[in-house]
Amino acid sequence: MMVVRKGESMTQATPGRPGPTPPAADPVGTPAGLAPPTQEFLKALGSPTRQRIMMLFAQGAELSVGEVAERVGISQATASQQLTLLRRGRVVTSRRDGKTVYYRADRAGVLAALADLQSYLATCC
Amino acid sequence: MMVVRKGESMTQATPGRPGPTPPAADPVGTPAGLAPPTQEFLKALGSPTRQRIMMLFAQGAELSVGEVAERVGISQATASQQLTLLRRGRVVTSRRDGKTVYYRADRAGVLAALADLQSYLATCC
DNA sequence: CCATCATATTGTCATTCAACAAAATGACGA
DNA sequence: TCGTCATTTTGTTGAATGACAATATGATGG
Repeated sequence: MMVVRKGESMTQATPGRPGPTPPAADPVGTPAGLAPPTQEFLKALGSPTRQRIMMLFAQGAELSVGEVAERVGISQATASQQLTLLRRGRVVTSRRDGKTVYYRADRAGVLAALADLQSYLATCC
Repeated sequence: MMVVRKGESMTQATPGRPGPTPPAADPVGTPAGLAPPTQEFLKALGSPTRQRIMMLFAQGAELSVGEVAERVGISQATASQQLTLLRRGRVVTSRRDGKTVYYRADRAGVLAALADLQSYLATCC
């Protein structure tokens, strides 16, 4: 429930209005939003299943699609799909060894996404 | 029929074996996963519409639900819902002034979520 | 070339989500 | 108290998502 703060009174709000409808020109270095790869990153990590998958990759572990499927308790097809999403979000990378495809955490991709995310948050917050 | 897991003896697969299904006790400070508030944080920022909303709160700007709706180009009801999701993700806070509810970025919440996220990523990557 | 194994893709279904309109809640002011 | 305004909540609908089974692709060994 919302605390009904009453003593505030006066409609004189609208404090730091940075400008009504700032559609103005775009100064150099204005992110304007999140880079698409970072959006994919957020979506990738936003799913509990994919978060669980990521926990398997601790300590640089490298796992095949089948192993991920078994440990997480999902079908092989689902694991492949979710790993594809994680790869699109630059959270994992894949490596092929014969018929087997091994996935592991993509440290560089994660760091890049985090950097972009922090930059975005520094702008909007 | 399920795939019955057989290529166990393969060479470099199955790395350090960090423990198949670690059901064990939870040592102090082991994240084991993402905290629920941080999951909400990721989901909150995973939506393009909500990302656009957040851009309105740059420089500590404080906006009413109606203003957010107008600037983003969504109905007032939708704005209220999306702002609720952002609040659940600790990305914004709300303040009531008379009939109007003002939202602004929740710096502390964002920093906390970022810290937890980094801790999680440090574990799984 | 053919068979087999691991992965990827396709098709389907149930669930969730984003958006809106309409109605309910809550807060002033007359 | 009553009416009005801003917000929230409540349906409802179409799109996106998550999961699976079934099939297709690709690589390796015979």
